[in-house]
Order: sequence, then C-alpha cells, then structure tokens
Amino acid sequence: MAESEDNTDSVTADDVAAAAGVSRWTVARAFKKDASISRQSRERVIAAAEALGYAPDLMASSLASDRSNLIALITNDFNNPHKLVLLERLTRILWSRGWGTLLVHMSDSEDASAALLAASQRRVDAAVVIGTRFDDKMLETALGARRLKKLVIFARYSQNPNTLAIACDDEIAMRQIADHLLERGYHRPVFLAGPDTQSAKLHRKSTFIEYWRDRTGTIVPSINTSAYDFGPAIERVTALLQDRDAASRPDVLVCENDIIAIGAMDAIRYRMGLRVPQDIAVTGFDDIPLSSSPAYQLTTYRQPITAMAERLLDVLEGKLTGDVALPGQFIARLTT
Amino acid sequence: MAESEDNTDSVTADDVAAAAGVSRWTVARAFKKDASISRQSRERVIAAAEALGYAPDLMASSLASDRSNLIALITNDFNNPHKLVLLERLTRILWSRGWGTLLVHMSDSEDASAALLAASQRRVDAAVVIGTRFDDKMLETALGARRLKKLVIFARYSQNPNTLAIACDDEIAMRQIADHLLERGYHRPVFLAGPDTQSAKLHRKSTFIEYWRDRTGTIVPSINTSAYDFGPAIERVTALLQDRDAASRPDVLVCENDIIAIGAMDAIRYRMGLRVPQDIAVTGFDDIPLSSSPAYQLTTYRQPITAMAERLLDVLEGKLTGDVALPGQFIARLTT
DNA sequence: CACCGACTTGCACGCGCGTGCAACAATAAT
DNA sequence: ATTATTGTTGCACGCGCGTGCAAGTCGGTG
Repeated sequence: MAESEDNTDSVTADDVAAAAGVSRWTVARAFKKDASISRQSRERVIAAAEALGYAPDLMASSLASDRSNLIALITNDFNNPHKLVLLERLTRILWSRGWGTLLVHMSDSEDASAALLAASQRRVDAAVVIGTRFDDKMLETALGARRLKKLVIFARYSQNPNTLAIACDDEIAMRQIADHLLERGYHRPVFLAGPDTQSAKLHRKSTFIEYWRDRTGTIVPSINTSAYDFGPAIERVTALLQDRDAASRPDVLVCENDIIAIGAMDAIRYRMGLRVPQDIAVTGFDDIPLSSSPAYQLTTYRQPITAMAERLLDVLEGKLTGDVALPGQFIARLTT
Repeated sequence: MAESEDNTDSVTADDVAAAAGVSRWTVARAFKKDASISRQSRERVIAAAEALGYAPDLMASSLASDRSNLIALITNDFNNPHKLVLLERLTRILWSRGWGTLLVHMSDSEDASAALLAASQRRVDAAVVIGTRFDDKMLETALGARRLKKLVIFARYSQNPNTLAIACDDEIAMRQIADHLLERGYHRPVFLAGPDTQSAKLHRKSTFIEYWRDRTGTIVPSINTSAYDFGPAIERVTALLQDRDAASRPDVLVCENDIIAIGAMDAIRYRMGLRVPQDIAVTGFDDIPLSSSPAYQLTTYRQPITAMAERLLDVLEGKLTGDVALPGQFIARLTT
C-alpha cells in the first residue's frame, strides 16, 4: 500500500512504469486484454498500479485510439415509464462490457441535429436512438449533418438504409395477441395507436389489422392519440366511447403500448363507468412494471430487452450489420 | 458551400485555419466565448467552419484543458418513475448549458466503487448521485477510493462533509402535509417509509412524526417497505390492515413517496376492498405523472426539480458550495 | 514623426495514451 | 552449437486542442 494519498494530481502510466521498473508501454499492455506481455510483467505492473491507485485515462485513450467506447443514448419521450426500463437495461449491460453511455435528450427535429452534433463532438462510437417518435426524415437530416460511425434504432423499426434497427418482432407479437383475442371470442376490436407521424415504423397497427382481416374478413378501425402518454389516451378513448351503447361499442381496445392502454383503462373505468374486461377488454405492449399491479393486471406483450441489448453489443463489436427483430413474450393477465 | 462531402475523416481546426487564412489558435478563439479576437476574424473563421462542417472536438479539448464538461449521473433505483422525470430534467438543462451527461448504474455497494471509478476514468467534472438508497458509508468508500472533483447528492440529504446536497426541503413539505391532514380532521396516521437503510437521509419521516407530536401530543407509528416500489408496498400495507376493524385502522397513510403511496392505494382498494379516501386516506411525495391520473388523484408534494437543477448548475460553475434545500409545492387532490 | 496603450495574432509545449515497427530475449528446431 | 521461431519489450510519432507568453498591428496623442 502506497502512502501517497496526497495525489491530488492524477497518476499516469509513466508513474506506474517507474514504480514497476518497466516502460510506459508495458504498463499499457498490462491493461490490454490480449496484449503480448509476460505474466510476471503484467503482475508487477498491476501491483504497482494498485498501490498507486492508477486507472487508465479513457479520455486520452480515446483521443489516441479513435475509439471512445462511448455510446450516445438518444431519447425524446420521457413520459413513458418503459423508457426507464430500456435505459436501465442498456446502461447496465453496456457498462458491464466497457461501454459508457451518454444520455442525450432530443425533443424535436430542431434538437435533432444539435443532439447528434453534441454526440459526435464527444466522438461517440455509436448513437442509439430509443424512441418511437423519431421519423425517418429527422434521422436522415441528422445523419447527413454530422457523420456518426453508427446509428442504431432501438426498440423500433426503421427503413433508413444507413441505419440499423434492433426491435421486438411486432408481427409475431401482434398475431399472438390477435389469436388470443379471437380465442376469447372478441370480434369488434379497435386499434388505439400513438401519434400518426409521417413514418412511424411500429408495424403493430398494420400487422394487427391485416392479420385480423385475413382471419375474420373484417376491417379493424383505428384511432390515434396525440402523444404516447396516458392523458391524451384518456381523452381519445372517452371521445370514442361517448354516446355509444353496448352494441355499437368495441369489445376490445388493442393498444400500441402499455401507457396508452392504461389511459384507455382509466377512461373506460373512471370516465365511462364501465368495467374491464367485462364491458371492454384491453391489451397493451411493453409490460411496464405498472401493468402487473393489481389496479391494471394488463394483458400485454413483453419485449425481449436483454436479448435486444445483447444484439446491440454485437453491433457495436462489428459482429452484426443487419436489422434484427426478436420475438418477445405474450403475457395474459386479467384485462382480456 | 464546400464540396468536400467525402470527408469521412474528421475536419480539424487546422483545416479551418487554412481555409480561413488564419492560424489554428485563432480558430480556437473564434469558438471561445470571451476570447480576444476581432469581429472580422471570427466571422471569417465561423464561415469557413460552417462550410467545412467543423465542430471542435470536445474530447481533445478535455484532454488539453483538464475540463471534460461531463457530468456523471449515478442512479440505482430504476423502479421509481420519478427517476425518469429527474433524469429528463437534468439532462435537458445540463446539455443546454454545455454539459454532457454520462449515465451510470450503481446497484449496490459492490458497484459503487466500480461506478465511481468508471466515471473518474472519463474525467467527469462532477458526479451527481440521484437516488434515495445510497447510504453515507457507500459514498465515503467511493469518495476515498477514487478522487472526484465534485460529488453532488441530488434530491436527497447527506451529512457527508465531502459532499454537497441539493434537495427539496422535506421539513417544510411534511409540515404542510401534516397541516393539511389536521385541517381535514385526520387523527390516526401511520407513516409508510421505504427501506430502513442505515442512514437514509430523507427527513420526511422524522419531521412528520415530530411535528405531529408537537401539534397533537400523539406518536405516529411507522412501518417500512423493503424497496421503493409498489409491489412491496402492497404487501406491507396488506399486512398492516389485515385483521383490523375500522376502529383500529389508521385513517391516513402518509407515504414517503408516490410510488409507495400508489402501492398503498392498490392494497387498500384491491386487497382490502376499502375506499380511498373514505375508509383510509393517502398522501405521497414527488408528484409523478401517474399521481394525476384519474385512477389515483393522489394528494402529494412536488419537488422543485427545475430550481434544483439550476442550483446544480451553480455548483458546477463554482458559484455555490453549500447544501441547498428548496421548497416545493403541495398538491391537494382527492386521496385526502 | 515618434511613441504608448489597447487590441489582436502566432507559437512552443504539453495533456495521457495507442500504433506500428524494430530490437531484444527466450525457447525450439536443425 | 547455430539458426529459426516465438514471445516480449522499448520507442518515435501523433491524436486535436488549450495555456501562457511574446510578437505584431492599429489608431491616436504630444
């Protein structure tokens, strides 16, 4: 144990090299995974480093190597609790594999280039867009304005060719939900989607509508909320159900995600005074923590976040270069 | 407009200098706020920079200047939706003022030093701890193991002298809640707190209990959940109310925060079949988005997050060096 | 016309580490 | 014992920019 606890100034590889009696480059090798270095040298260096409290400076390392080991996590939609789950899982897995995560807020297209610019100024190795409300134009602009090494779209599809999407397989998911509803005898669904952006690439709505038509021959009507939040969902569903009797009402609301489904349930219960699922059933998507609470018990579909994060690692390490859609898990609770 | 759109390799200050016919240092000055540079030089440089698509490399800048303009946001408790609100507000305000935010997960004390180490390896200018479950020992260890320039505790108190806390003023808040309850005629409260860590420095519980004793002469019992999450709160409250008749029940549950309050409400309603507030009233703390939903309509207290974030900026800019406690806003809804 | 202050610009050096190659030591093959 | 092979180590140079100082410019005054 070294007594130099007064090292307010940081200790560099040179200090460790001097202490261990080797060159600075040998010190660097000791900290590099597959470096060509003898075991005893490495041990001596590590011991010296520990005594001095040395840890490689990642910032200097980045500058020299042109790899920052930093990932920008770009998000806009902070109202959806599911984002918290995604952020948590991603940061934990990325850090555990040596990647740092830079959190970036990007509220609208105006911000977009600023956010990407800021990220690139930090030399991030990749930017991961987590959010449903980025349209492709925005991404294109962002990509054109500032070169990023990689742009990954997480938990959402994208048709931009310069982009790589890692998402839950919405088609499998929505078919499973549809099968479940058909099995339970529902026959008049309405699809409740989020904002109708130019190119929202969640295939949930179209898949559900097409599959339902194939199986029943009927066309499912759909409506949109103005935001991925429960407030607008409440308003929209209230407007939908207002002045309709039991015969003309939908018997199930298929929602694009859980937070909207929860708004729908609140509207059904507290605005209309109806029951879920007896009067109207509801399904969601994401399986946010609240969905399992006794108040909601929402039937939903869980995205395979961990598996998706693993694929993200593959992308970052260059082992994967194509889009990915992974199956998740259907979760039947009490709202259907 | 330059036609060099093929600049896969990044454009540096030297390139801009050449294009503008000045030296590299003049380019740097053009991008520095209060630098000594003539207006025409600056304009020429900015024009050249724009044409070339140049933006200063923050990583290299950090290395040279020993200021990274990076803040580590350290969190452990991702179950509480309030964290999302805090993260969103902080990142937005920090980025708008030129600070980048590094998101770090720190689940237990084992992680603590690893997280702080990782942060220091990135040369963060400060680490901001956002979370209620970090005990002071953990912080002390972390501080000792790796020197950080600044350690700020956000939305929580701390008595560690090497630390700076920015929080909502719990004393004012809890007195206001108590006054409200007394005014409404409640007289048998129970305080529902989170996990009883060694040194949880939320003064909410002690303040409430002391103030209630001062005003009524009675001692408020308190119970703990095993985590800041609604699931454990449901279990704990169910256990509390089980086998008690209306006379021996509390008439109000004062909860340390909203997510626990929501669990309490779920237990009261769905486990016990009782009504809020007719049978038992509930109060929370934080005013998370869900608290305003028709399903809960929770009476709570909103933390002054924006003001707290502004103070954080003061701290980062060295204008503030002492602890801060700011008053928030009491919000009466329908659960009392 | 010389001179002084205020403003503006250029530059040597360093931040801490990576890369690629050359030199060297330790072992195996002939 | 000599050479080929593998393993290990040292080093010059550069990553892109900031700091502090010295040199340069300009306009105005006596």
